[in-house]
Amino acid sequence: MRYSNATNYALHTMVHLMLQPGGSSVGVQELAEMQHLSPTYLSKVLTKLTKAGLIESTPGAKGGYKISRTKHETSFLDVIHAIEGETSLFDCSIHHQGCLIENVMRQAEENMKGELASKLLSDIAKEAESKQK
Amino acid sequence: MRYSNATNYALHTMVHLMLQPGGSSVGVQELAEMQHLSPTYLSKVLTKLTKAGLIESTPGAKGGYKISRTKHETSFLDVIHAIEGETSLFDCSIHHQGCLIENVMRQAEENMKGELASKLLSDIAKEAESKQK
DNA sequence: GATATTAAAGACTCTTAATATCTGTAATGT
DNA sequence: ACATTACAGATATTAAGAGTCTTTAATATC
Ligand code: SF4
Ligand code: SF4
Repeated sequence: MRYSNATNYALHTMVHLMLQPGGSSVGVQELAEMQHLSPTYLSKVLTKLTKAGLIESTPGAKGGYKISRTKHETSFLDVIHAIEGETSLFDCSIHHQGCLIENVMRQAEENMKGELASKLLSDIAKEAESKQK
Repeated sequence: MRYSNATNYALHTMVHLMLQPGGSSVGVQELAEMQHLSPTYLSKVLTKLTKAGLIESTPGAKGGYKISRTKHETSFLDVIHAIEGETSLFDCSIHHQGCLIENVMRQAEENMKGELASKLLSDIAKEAESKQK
C-alpha cells in the first residue's frame, strides 16, 4: 500500500508551476524532462489535475499548463484526491451498521487528511524559493 | 491505494480471538468459515501475525491460534504493520536532502499512525462484548 | 489559409502486487 | 499408528499501476 508515482509527479509539477513568474504556462515537454519522464505519460497525469480544476491547460502553439487562477490555495490533499481518487483507504464492502473497526480506520485516515489539507503547495513553493537565494 | 483485504481479515481474526474465553485456541477452519474465506489463504495471513508475535500457533490435533500471552496490548497499527509491512506510504526513491514534499507526506502519515497506535484491539473486543449483552 | 505546436483521448502493452488454490510436510494430541 | 492441524512452496488468477504509441482537436504564428 503506497501512494502512486503519479501522485509524486503531480506534486512536483504543481510546485514547479507555482514557481513560474507571472503564472505563465509551461509545456509538458519541459515538465517531463525535469522529472525524467515520458511526456505522454505525464500528460495523462496532468489531465487529471486539469479536470480537477487545479491547473489550466491551453492547447496549440505556445500552450501548456499553468496554475488555475481560481486555485491558488491548493493543498496537498487536493492533489492527492485528483490523482488517487476519493475512495477510503479502508473500504470493507459489507458495512455492518455501527462497525467498530471501520470507525477506527476512518478516524485515522481523517487525521492524515487533516494534515494534508492544512499544507498548501504555495507554502512549499515559497520555502523552495527562499532556499535558492 | 487501499489497505489490502488481508489486513481486514487479520483485524477480524484478532478481535475474534480476543473474545475467546480463557484465551483458548481456535482452528483456522472455524476462523475461515466465520469470514467466508478459504482456510489455506487465511492461514497465510495468520502466519504473518504469528511471525510478528501477535498470536501463537500450535500445530497438531486440537491446535489452532490464540492471542499471544505477551501481547494483550496489541494496537491496530501492530496488526497493520504485520500484514502490510513497515514501508512508508510515500517513498520517493531519490531522497533529496531536506525534501519539503516528503516532510509533509511523512508528517501526515505519522498523524494516521498515531491514531492507529492509540487504538487497542482489546478496546474493540470489550465494546463488541458489551453490545452483545 | 497553411503550418507548426501542443494538449487530450483511446488503444494497447508491460510489470507488479494482491488474491487465491493446491500439494506436500512437520508437529501434536489421542 | 492415526487423525488433526499449522506451515511452506509452487503455481495460477486477477487487478491495478506504469508506460508507449497513435490519432484528433485546438491554438498561435506566418
Ligand atoms: S464488522 Fe466492519 S469491517 Fe468487519 S465486516 Fe462488518 S462492516 Fe466490515
Ligand atoms: S524533492 Fe523530495 S519527493 Fe521530490 S524527488 Fe527529491 S526527494 Fe523525491
